[in-house]
Amino acid sequence: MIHKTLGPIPVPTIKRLPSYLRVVKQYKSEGVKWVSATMIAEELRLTPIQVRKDISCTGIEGRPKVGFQIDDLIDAIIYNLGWDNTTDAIIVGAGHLGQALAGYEGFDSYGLRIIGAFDHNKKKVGGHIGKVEIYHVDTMESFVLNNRIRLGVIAVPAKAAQDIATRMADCGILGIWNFAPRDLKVPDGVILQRTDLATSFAVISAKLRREISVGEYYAPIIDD
Amino acid sequence: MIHKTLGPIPVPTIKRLPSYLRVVKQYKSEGVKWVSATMIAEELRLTPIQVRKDISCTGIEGRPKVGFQIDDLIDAIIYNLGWDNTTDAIIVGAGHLGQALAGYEGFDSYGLRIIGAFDHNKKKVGGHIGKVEIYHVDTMESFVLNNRIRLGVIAVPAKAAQDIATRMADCGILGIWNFAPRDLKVPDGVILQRTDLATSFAVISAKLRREISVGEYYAPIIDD
DNA sequence: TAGATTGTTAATCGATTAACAATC
DNA sequence: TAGATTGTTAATCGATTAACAATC
Repeated sequence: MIHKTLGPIPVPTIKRLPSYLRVVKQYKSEGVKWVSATMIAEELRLTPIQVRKDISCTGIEGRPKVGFQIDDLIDAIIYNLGWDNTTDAIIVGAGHLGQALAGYEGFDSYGLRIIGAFDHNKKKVGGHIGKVEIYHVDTMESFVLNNRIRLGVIAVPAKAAQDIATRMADCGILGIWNFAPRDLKVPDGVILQRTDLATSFAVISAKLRREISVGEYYAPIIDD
Repeated sequence: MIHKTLGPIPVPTIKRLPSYLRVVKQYKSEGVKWVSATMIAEELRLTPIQVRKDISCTGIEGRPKVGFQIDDLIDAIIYNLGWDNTTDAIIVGAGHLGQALAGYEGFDSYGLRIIGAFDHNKKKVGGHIGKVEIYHVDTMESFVLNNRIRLGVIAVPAKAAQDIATRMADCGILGIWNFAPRDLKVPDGVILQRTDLATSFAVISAKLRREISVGEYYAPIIDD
């Protein structure tokens, strides 16, 4: 399939695409051939207008009255998310969270393959998380070079995170996905993505505490 | 300390407050008594204007030239995040992710205390994650009622998530923090917060794939 | 004092939402 | 056909950013 290249897709749209993909895949498994923005919107409690606009960002064309061909839509979303090619990644930190992430089978469907785990605890070195072997963190750089790793996942304690991030950037890693509760400094050009439990909890905590501004501006799907 | 009540704080501001809190606490540990918006902004690579505006949402008053008294600022942030009172919570799903979350000590500093874990696997029932005991999921409702639980964390597989969410809402839980890769439907009035690994990964994946719109509109700290 | 910083009001920016013609 | 849906352009909304007087 040839994908029409439009301008860059806004981040809020990117964030909704995985949900669309899940819903559409579910329909496909039920034998549905055509999906409309209305159907997706109802399932996710969004407006059809927003779904339509988001889908238009993927460069796909629909047909009035019937919607979008389901296989084309799936392809277009996967392509725009960059999930059509497998990304090999490493994870540093083999504690509870590291184990949860390295062993998470769901990553397969995102094209994310964690092929090495690293820890500074020599007792863990040589062990496995699922099928992923644990190496000593001092061998991270050579592993990255030998396997042309572009993505690194950080799951170490907060105080160790900046050092690992710097080392990742220094050996050529282009994207860093940080789970440590710390804001990291990385060189320009290195893509940094946080998944900060404190931030997520802050929103629900503040909402429980008292009503905070939610409005309709931020759709429910943006919650994280 | 008396906290001035202003209007509801915008979600983007709420999301930045935990980072401010971390930075300011770090300064406090170094003996700093006054903190300016400029200092926080430089540390987090944000603009001083944004930090100042965010801080003003907390209702605290600063002093020109010197900034904000550090203890007052810490108090005000904690208060507005709702982290000044401990929230007792349960977690359902004692797999890798559930174990990582239930055993995560960092929650203490957010005022989050997980006091019970639930799983449908009878082999796990009776065991512990850290200090948290694992109960059978069928006892969840009575536990919630007996302990006046308001917050539930979902860490079960995608296909089980909706059922757990419905059960949580039915027994009076007010806030649901969902880690399952599934969009949930909950009754009006129940607060839903997602932490969806697919969504987080989508952003970094799409950025790695090709340049996407980042701009300066979304500050780096919003990355998750 | 001079200069840095606060606090507030206005301008800007971009995502969301509305409107509506085109179409199958 | 009638009606639902797409695709696009314009309006709205609210967060970000700029501007600037007040202040210690």
